[in-house]
Amino acid sequence: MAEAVSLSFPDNSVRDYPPETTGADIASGISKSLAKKAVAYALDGEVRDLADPVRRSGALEILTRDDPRALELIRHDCAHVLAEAVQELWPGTQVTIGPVIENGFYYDFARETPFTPDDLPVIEKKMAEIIQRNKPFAKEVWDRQKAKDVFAEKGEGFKVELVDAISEDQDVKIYSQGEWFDLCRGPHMASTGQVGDAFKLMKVAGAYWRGDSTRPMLSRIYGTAWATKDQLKAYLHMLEEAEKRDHRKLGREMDLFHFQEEGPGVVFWHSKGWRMFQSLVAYMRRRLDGTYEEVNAPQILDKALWETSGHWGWYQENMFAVKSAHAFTHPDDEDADHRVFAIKPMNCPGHVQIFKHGLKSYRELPIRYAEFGNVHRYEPSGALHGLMRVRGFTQDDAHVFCTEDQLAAECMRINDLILSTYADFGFQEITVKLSTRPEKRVGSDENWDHAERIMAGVLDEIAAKSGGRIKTAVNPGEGAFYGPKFEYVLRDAIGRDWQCGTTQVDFNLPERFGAFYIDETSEKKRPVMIHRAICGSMERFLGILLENYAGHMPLWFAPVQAVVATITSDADDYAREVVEELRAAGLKVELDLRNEKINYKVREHSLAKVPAILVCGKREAEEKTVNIRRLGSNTPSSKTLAEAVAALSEEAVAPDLARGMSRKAASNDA
RNA sequence: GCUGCUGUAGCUCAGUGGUAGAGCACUCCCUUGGUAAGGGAGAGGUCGCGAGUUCAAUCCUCGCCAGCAGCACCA
Repeated sequence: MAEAVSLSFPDNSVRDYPPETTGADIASGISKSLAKKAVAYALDGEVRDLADPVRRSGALEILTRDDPRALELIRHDCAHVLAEAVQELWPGTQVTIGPVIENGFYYDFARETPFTPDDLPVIEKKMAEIIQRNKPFAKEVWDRQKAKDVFAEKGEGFKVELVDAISEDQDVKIYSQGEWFDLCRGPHMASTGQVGDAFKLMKVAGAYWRGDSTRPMLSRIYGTAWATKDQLKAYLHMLEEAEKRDHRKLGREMDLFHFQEEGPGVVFWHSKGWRMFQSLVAYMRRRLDGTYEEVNAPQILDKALWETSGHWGWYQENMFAVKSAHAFTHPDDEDADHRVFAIKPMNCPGHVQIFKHGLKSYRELPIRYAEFGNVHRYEPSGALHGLMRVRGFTQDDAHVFCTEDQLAAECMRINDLILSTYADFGFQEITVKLSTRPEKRVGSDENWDHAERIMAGVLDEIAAKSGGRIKTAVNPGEGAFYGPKFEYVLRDAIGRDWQCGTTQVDFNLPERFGAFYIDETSEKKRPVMIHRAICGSMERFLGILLENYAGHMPLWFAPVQAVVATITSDADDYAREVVEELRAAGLKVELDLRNEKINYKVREHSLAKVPAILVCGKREAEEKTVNIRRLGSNTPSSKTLAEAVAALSEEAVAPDLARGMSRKAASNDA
């Protein structure tokens, strides 16, 4: 027979309870008000139903709605309420799964006609009704076969499949809320009333059953739920703010780039956007630091070359191919040139050709070829998304040809470069993921074993070297078709993660192309190849930067660093002089002499996110000063022209150059 | 690619089975104004493309294209 349990509480008190005491019993034993507010309990941190008996000793906490751990319960319960509401409104709709996700939950339904946004308020109303009914959540453990029979009889085929997926050592648990019940592993709160009213259905979407694009598409409803109305409001407000920093919106407002129908997924860079692009390229080029050789390989190459590389076989659905226009318009003309060329989706095969041109000695290794390579990939239409996912983009790509002995050191060297680059753009939270062999792949298992072993070692070293600051993880089966890879994921200012950099070890491509170097004993040896990118795609990286900074680019990166704006035309000549001085100092400056009020000019340039507005009126012209208004501040400051030029040009130095300057200064001092 | 929604002036968006409207932007005129919109006038649209229904289609139907959200895929 079960023995009494001894429980310790957050206030450090310890009490004994008879066997089979439930969380609810304990709560009501403590106080009436706690019993009323309790939604669940945690035993040694594990959250459980209030109605669950406490069967072992440990640290016990009664959770109320305000506990952060209750949030997950609120959301999960809300998903159940949603499912009941939908089935009550539209009987015959099948329920499938409804998990908690970041900031909310969703529930996937199977039905003939998908939901429309108009359905959401109707469902919300029904949900409020169910919450009002305040039915207790009750758990039962069912016999596996009974569960399958019951769901089968209800026409819930997906649930039957889910029951089958529960492993034999697990109970099949059913949670009911009044008449309605669902298969669920729990835990849940005490009753539907505890869900509260701080929830909102957000959107409808299609989603594949079990995330598999070969299986049926279900109708998903996304919702968000919080402990209080204020939290819900804050979340909705946060979403609005995030929308304001959408790079597509900023691109329009700041006149950086556009897209149009004739070019799905390819960017029209306007002058200011292209300036930013060029700043990024210039920065990355400086960081090549003389240790890479920059090269440039052709945009189109014979299909045969891509067959050799394996791309034609493994990557075909993502590739564009071209032939002469004449061959297109005259497919039957035997005299026409019908050769098929692929537009490069990757730079690696080109770089192997450059490596192969001429004999290479072991003395030359590692050879590092860098290219700001413009690649095209035929991305699925639904994947396109502003600058973040395009069909034509520029990679800050490089391929390192080295010996196996050099491999680990090269990976670390790349790691250091990647991390310092991200730091220069203010990204500190980085995760490095090791992606291992995918199902669709080229190369022998021995090669994969080998490469993965080396990379696992490097991953540990990366973590150790950063002193735990860099998080690491493993992504099984997510590697490229030719080799395992490190993915560098950075977190931006509003907490979103972006995969940018990548380091991929490749034993296959050198072999496929028969690349070799001559070793110490005059033998031909196969080099190992490392693919690496830091920004990944320059386009995407710029999109990330725009959103990270909400368009407020740091001075060194801003396409227009300052605007000199006059108050009246009396100051025109002086304003021209100011612009000249700033330009002489290398600053990107524009002049606004328009016949408009200063309010108007300030507003317009502020909306265009110009970092500094230099206002010049009669006073400034007489005193040879400028009045500087920095973006985001409404308290301008007056400086002499010389001071302003010095301050702005110092701030406009790129971080890598600033490092160089401070090193130089330090060595001069010494 | 899949599911749903959307496509009207440079931008944001109204609107109607009888071929269109606002605000901002643009051009011109007045205004020389001290830190987020001074006033007036004017110009600007094959209502995404193609078929169909209809006396008549921007509006209804179908197909295509593109965009948005999610899924799948991914730098």
